[in-house]
Amino acid sequence: MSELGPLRLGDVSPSHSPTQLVRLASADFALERGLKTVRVARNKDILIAGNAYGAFHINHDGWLFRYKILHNGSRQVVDFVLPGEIFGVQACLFRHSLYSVATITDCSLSAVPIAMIDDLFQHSPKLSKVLFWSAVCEAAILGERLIDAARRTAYERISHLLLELFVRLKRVGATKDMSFRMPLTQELISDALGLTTVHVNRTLKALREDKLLAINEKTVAILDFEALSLLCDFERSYLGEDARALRAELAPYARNA
Amino acid sequence: MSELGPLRLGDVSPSHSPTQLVRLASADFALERGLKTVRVARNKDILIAGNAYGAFHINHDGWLFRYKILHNGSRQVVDFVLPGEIFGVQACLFRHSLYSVATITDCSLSAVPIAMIDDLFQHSPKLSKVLFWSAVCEAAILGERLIDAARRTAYERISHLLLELFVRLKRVGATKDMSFRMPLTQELISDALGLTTVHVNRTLKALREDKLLAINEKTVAILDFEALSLLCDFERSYLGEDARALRAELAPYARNA
DNA sequence: CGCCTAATTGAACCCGGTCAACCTTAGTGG
DNA sequence: CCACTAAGGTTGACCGGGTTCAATTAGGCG
Repeated sequence: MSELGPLRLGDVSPSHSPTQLVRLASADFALERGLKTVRVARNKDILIAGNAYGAFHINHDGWLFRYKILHNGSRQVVDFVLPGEIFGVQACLFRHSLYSVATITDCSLSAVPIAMIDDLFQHSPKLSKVLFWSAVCEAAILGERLIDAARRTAYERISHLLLELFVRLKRVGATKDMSFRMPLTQELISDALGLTTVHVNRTLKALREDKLLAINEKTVAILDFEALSLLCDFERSYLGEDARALRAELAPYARNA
Repeated sequence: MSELGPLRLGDVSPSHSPTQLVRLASADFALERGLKTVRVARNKDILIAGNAYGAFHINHDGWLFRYKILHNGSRQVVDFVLPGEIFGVQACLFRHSLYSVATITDCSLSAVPIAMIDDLFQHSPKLSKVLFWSAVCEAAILGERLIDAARRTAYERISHLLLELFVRLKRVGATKDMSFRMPLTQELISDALGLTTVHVNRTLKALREDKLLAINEKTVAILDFEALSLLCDFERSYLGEDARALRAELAPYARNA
């Protein structure tokens, strides 16, 4: 089990991220197949839009991002991949990957051959349910990011993104009190939220001046969670903390459940 | 089979919409359970955000939309539900539905008890795959709509939405040559794309004046598909026309495949 | 015919973009 | 150990796509 990364099955908190569950279930399912973990340096492309792939990936401990380059040259970051989450399922199912994925920090990754998936639905209803649940949650996160870009001001968008990252990281124990390490450049943030770096910079400054958060050396501290949540109507439910139909299957991976 | 709607299994075109496939596979799976089809008038709420539901729905022949009201009162339309597509899976899996769903036109709907899903993954690997594939595609569509809102101008956004609707409708045979009936108000369009009705109106006027499309009586005619596709870099691949891993399972529902 | 909803158009305004300069930090090589 | 460099962060001045507010016209339906 040690070769699967630093996080052990016993270390799982009760309300666990869906994609995290996939990781755990995959680990469970694939233990006897002996997946290898590889380290990848920061700033490397893992998947390239348009190519075909035969495996999806489990990200053990780094940050990555999914993105797409448009015809005018601008880059849209569709989502960030945090520690314990999976990525590249879409890239396997479509004939050509819709998005590229690149590392932000150093990462350790495991590749899970998609060939598994086809008979996986035959032999592991548990994992197939979890994969399904993960896809549904990913859609929910994208829906929320759509609302970000379409309906919220820059001030609200940035608040919302930072709260989301905080909650997602908290679930995997990657926060300390009300702060967390965020290896994102302002350029990545702007590309994710449909803003320019200049405006992200100004807005972060405003958020700091308003005493809503503090940023030092890539560490973000949430100073007023309440106020931030209100101003961008953040409700964590969309992050998929309460599965219902699949509860029976998810339970084995949650402590005290 | 007649009670399941106008579309028969034999009528399916080779490249079929994923959600459409769910509908067909569901029909297949649930035939012996005798689902009832009900007619619903236009402008009725079917699901309300925050409530709990125990069934997802198959939409046989109308238009609906998924939406959410923000704290400032504005409405974000997350997606449209076209004839032959399903909706409300999320509403079942989350403890509380994230979105509301309402009819735009009169619709005939069938409810599929979610109770099925739990053992469905046990007994129908085929349908579970198809459901999974549907969720992945929904995420892809949302990703594209995110790019709409974040990176494209109003002119490009509207072009992109109309092209997407055209392609999705063409697959279920709801187009005639290069035109289709679109029962959307300008308000719905603006709420979907993060614009105001005023600006949607002005932009549609510009698109008409540029001879890219024509609109008469709720009927949209694509006058220059090429030019429209180019200006908003529309590529239909994200609509999920080419499944790979699941091909074996999807094939039975496609003619000539 | 009258009511209500949707479409249309005009004018003023503003959030965020664009362009451009400067500063700060981390990494590199001599 | 420091000089050089490149990438990221910060700030100012100006501009423009899209919003806001408001008024008018056209359609759908009892």
